Amino acid sequence: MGSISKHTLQRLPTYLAYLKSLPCADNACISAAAIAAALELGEVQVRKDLSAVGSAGKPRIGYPVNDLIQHLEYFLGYSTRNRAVLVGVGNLGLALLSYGGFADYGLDIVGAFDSNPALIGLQIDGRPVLSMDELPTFCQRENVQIGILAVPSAAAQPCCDALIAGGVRAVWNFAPVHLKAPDGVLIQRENMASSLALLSYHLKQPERN
Amino acid sequence: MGSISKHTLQRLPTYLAYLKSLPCADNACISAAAIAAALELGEVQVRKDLSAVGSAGKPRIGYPVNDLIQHLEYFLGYSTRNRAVLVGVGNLGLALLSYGGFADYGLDIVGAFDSNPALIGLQIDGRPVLSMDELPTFCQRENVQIGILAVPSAAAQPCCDALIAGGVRAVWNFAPVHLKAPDGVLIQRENMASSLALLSYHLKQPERN
DNA sequence: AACAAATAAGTAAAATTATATCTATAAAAA
DNA sequence: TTTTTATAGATATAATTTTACTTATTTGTT
Ligand SMILES: NC(=O)c1ccc[n+]([C@@H]2O[C@H](COP(=O)([O-])OP(=O)(O)OC[C@H]3O[C@@H](n4cnc5c(N)ncnc54)[C@H](O)[C@@H]3O)[C@@H](O)[C@H]2O)c1
Ligand SMILES: NC(=O)c1ccc[n+]([C@@H]2O[C@H](COP(=O)([O-])OP(=O)(O)OC[C@H]3O[C@@H](n4cnc5c(N)ncnc54)[C@H](O)[C@@H]3O)[C@@H](O)[C@H]2O)c1
Repeated sequence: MGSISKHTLQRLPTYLAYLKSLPCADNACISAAAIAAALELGEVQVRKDLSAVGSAGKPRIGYPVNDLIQHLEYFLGYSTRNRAVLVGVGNLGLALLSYGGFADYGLDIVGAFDSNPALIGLQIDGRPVLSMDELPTFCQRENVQIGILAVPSAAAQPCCDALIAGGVRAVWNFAPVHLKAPDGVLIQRENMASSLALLSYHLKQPERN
Repeated sequence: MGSISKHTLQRLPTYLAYLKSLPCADNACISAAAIAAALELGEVQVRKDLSAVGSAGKPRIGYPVNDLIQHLEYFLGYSTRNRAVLVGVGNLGLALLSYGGFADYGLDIVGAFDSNPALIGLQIDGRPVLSMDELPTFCQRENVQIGILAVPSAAAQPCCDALIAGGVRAVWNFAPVHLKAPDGVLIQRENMASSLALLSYHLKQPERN
């Protein structure tokens, strides 16, 4: 990563979502302490995170909410659109395709792909479901930078390779497998099994945490 | 957490999935180095993680694959069933309900809830969709320990409270909000916005990582 | 059968990274 | 002007990962 730490980066969307949920008086300000209390974080951590995105607060005043939102959105790239394709239009893939919220994060899913002939030719909220053969050329032509993988584990690596062949530089993988990719391509795994492990482990603990 | 670190705990399911994907000769063994290479981790880290679950390997031999799988499954509680309910049978909720894979992780979704009357009374793969009114009593009667939240952000906190009122001790939250819960209740957020932030940030970098 | 070489696990220490505490400074309000 | 309150920077603590080193076991060789 660049200069910002991964953990900080992962917290930023949470700040943003919280700020956006606030009743918005136009010139309202908020203190780092208030943000920290709402999100159950340390207030120093909040300040450090916010200073990393280039926001400065004023003593006794705090941070101007609207400025902060703009800074965060700019830093997270929500204003610059990222074009993505989805591979695997199954249960999960369909949910992701139908989800309107991604647009808020600057993510535009412009097409979907599946190996199942029954699905090919469908339109889902205006996005076409295409054959896997068309994937690399489509990605190149449409200038797609992000691939979203919602295929079974066994199909994940070949699909990932196809995305990379199409010029995709970042892959969001929902399948429970580790994928290999060349340097310069980021594989981000949405690891639900890890989340479940934490839940399950917590339940096994007698009465702690 | 107990004695094991959170990061270690999160890696364990990945080891398990990898080991299970291996062509299984019955008494086969695998070295920490081989696991590390496959998952692109440090080999010492693999050894430390595996020793944390109580597995011991033999020099020159490695770890017996089947034993390791059993150790991991036991440690992660995949053998002891966890009963869960889903709240919010929308796009995402339906995908989660329909997903067969959770059973492998010891998670049994035994019921679903929604505020939309049109959905109440449906059966999805044998699980009933019930009214929100019934949530607390259902959870208590059915001994539900885990709640899965797939409702809109605005509804998340009240739904979470209802789950906790029903005796749920761990909540898996897919809504992009921070939830508050009393001590002893774990809130695990599946933070897709964070994942997207990492992807988006990576794409903004000139040509690094 | 004994011994050396090779391989892999286990342990300890160092370095990195992340978080928390503390002090100083600056701005607003009394 | 003084007091209060909040940020910014420096320092300290804690957690995690990496590096280095030691120990143990098998395999091959004499
Ligand atoms: N559904 C969930 O809630 C959920 C949760 C966690 C993880 N996942 C993971 O997400 C992935 C998808 O899950 P799902 O429930 O949507 O599965 P699914 O079986 O419903 O959908 C998979 C889709 O991928 C398509 N597909 C299969 N092989 C393909 C290939 N080689 N190329 C292109 N498309 C192909 C299938 O036609 C199908 O449409 C799986 O890896 C699963 O483990 C799903
Ligand atoms: N769909 C996705 O791919 C996706 C991805 C990331 C995050 N999310 C998040 O997951 C949540 C659900 O997303 P979705 O796309 O399934 O939304 P959705 O609108 O399709 O489904 C929401 C469901 O919740 C129900 N609901 C609303 N208020 C409720 C209440 N007070 N009590 C009980 N049920 C209630 C609705 O009736 C509906 O069935 C949202 O918070 C969303 O931000 C979804």
